[in-house]
Amino acid sequence: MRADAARRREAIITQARHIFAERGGDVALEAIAAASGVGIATLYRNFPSREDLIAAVVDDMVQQILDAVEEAKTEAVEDAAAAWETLLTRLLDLELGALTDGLGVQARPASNVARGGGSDAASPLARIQQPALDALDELVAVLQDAKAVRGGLRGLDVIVALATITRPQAAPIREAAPEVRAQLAEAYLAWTRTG
Amino acid sequence: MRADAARRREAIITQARHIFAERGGDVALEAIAAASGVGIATLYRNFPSREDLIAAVVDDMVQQILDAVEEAKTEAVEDAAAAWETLLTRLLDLELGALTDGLGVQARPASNVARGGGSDAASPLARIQQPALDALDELVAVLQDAKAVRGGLRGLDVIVALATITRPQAAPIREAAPEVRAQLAEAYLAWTRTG
Amino acid sequence: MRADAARRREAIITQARHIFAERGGDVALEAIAAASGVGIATLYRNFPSREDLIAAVVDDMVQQILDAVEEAKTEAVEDAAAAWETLLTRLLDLELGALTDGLGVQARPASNVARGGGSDAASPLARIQQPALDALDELVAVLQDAKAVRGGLRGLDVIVALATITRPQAAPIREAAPEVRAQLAEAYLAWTRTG
Amino acid sequence: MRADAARRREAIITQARHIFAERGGDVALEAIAAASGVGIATLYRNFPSREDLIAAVVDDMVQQILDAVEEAKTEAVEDAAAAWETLLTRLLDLELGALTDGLGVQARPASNVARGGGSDAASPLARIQQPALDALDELVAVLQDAKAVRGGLRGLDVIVALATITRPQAAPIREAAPEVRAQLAEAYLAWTRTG
DNA sequence: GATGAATGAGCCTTCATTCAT
DNA sequence: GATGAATGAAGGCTCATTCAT
Repeated sequence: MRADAARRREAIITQARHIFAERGGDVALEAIAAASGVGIATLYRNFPSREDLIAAVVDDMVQQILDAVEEAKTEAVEDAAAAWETLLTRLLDLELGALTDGLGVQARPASNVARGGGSDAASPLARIQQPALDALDELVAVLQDAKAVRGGLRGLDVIVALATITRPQAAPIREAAPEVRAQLAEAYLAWTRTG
Repeated sequence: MRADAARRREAIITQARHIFAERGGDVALEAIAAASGVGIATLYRNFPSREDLIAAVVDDMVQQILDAVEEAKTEAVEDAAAAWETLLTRLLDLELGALTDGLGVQARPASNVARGGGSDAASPLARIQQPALDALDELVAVLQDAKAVRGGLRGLDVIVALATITRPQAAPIREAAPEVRAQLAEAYLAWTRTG
Repeated sequence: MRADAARRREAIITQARHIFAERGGDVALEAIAAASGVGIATLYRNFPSREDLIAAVVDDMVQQILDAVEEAKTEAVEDAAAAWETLLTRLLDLELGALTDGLGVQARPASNVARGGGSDAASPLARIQQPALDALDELVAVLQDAKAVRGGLRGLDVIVALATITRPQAAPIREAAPEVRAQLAEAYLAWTRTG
Repeated sequence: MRADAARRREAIITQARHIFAERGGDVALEAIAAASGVGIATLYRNFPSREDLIAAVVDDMVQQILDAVEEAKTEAVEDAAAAWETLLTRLLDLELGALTDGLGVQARPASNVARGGGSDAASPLARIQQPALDALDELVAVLQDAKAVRGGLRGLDVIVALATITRPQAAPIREAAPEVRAQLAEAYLAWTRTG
């Protein structure tokens, strides 16, 4: 039973990321519930509000970012330039853009007040910053020392840039110019190496 | 009152572009009406549906693209590389991203169906294509001959790329990483020149 | 909750017929929802559009027409003239006029278009025709043979005539001349017997 | 100029009756203005509110009823039965049903208050009563004495019955059973003669 | 625990009526 | 006087969220 519930929860998070990535951040939660094979009330049991779901998707993503950064750190010891390219490629595959819409939302102001929490330290954007951005900043610093990455680049810049590039597009645009995403990715990779 | 009305209409189009650029394509039309200093019904008198308003903004933008391309053509005679940079800079200022959401919408589906509706060329995206993309394609070809722009680049790619870069971001993201837009623009310009 | 919902759904249909009969076919759906003791969204969950609600009321009415015709067929074996009078009286009580406004609406135009939409037989009027008008035509034919009903009368004529007679009137008219409905009914009954 | 304005006013009244008869009582006033070839503001100059326009149409109709009654009185001297049939036929042609929707409206409550008028003596329905119903009652009494019309029939009943019969129907119904109006008229005429 | 149903708030759109030229 | 434009109020419909089984 416990395992069942956990699997269900994971399924919802996964479906949510896919659907956000495909249809943008304003999809009806009922669509996510349906795609996950559960009722809307079950989704709400797991994620009491829309923001909680977004936060969970972000957390999931943060973990994957951390994994990628960790791996890149190892690779950087041997070949800094290759490590950077591998990292960006992996981050691009995460479809960070799926959350570009959701990230803007101020998370749970009510709960914050209840907890007496800081002004907006718990926004989804901040949730990425705390664990993942620190690790990323650290890695970038290493690679900058190795001259593999241009100076003056923050980890947050990288995340936002990749999210911008992978942000979901309406179908007609995606279909009319499908190669643009790859072109922008290539351009960004090249740019981060120069300077 | 004719002059008054025309001025009001222009104001609505201008405000619509600004607000689309700031808050995305799904803002309440009432917000645009309020920002334009008119009642909601006045907006509807001028633009019977949301798509009509988007179409008007697109038309306006197309005209500005055409102007920019025209000017770039002149400049290209003297200095192809400078012309390309000037052009991209001007296009970036147009905030093409303001319409990224709107562009996905199929314009006037009812009429399309009435006409028997295959992939009728009247989508907002297509409306840009007809006049502006042709001009842009022509200019790109010239600059490619002059080795100022990489090969294999279509005008449509350029528009979509710039729209992606200038697409409206939720306020927290914009504020947290305000320099990313410029970085992506720089990266893209550099990339289009290589190859 | 299944049983609850079904009862609620029935209540909405019943209230809708009453309110259509009293206030015409263009009442606010919110009024029907309120009279049924539910919120507007509950009405919409059960009947996704105004036409779906009308269709449900029509279906309900068709069933009652079929019942009345069935009973009249039995009675006709013994006394054709009495059967006809009983039938008309029962049909008058159904307040067919409640749907005169709604019947004019083309049901689900979108789907019709999607299907390629000629004069697709799914209009509310046609929905009455298929089951109920056939039964009524059959009965009328029998009674015509028995000389209880005049020749040249179609079941559809009867339905439309009774709907015209029982059509909702604005309160001042209803109150100023309340006996007119009965007079018209009497006149129509007499007329259908002559000829 | 005066003649021009008067003609315009007449045109509006005539168009209003036709459009009410065809499309029911809830048409947009702008449609009537357009059909009359004037701007909406001109319609409002002539008829300060929707009810004023309805009242004008009613007044026009009352005059025609009076004319018909007057003529019937003359004919009744020679042949009471023929006079009655002629009268009903003429009244049917007036399309009294065009105003069935409008008649229910309480006319100008504000003005009534201003004039200190009786409770609702100025309702459109009452406006028919005062001049036309009196004349009609008088004629009916004469014909009843001549045994040409059944007893117990008020002029108001006749007007409401004919309005019910000639009330505008939605196009699909009208087209599906176009003969019903004539059938009901025939039935009503026959019924008024028996008794 | 899981589910489907219920709800209210919000945006879109139309129309009677008023205003400025 | 005649006109087109402006407006607010009202109804249609959707969706995040809550409730009862």
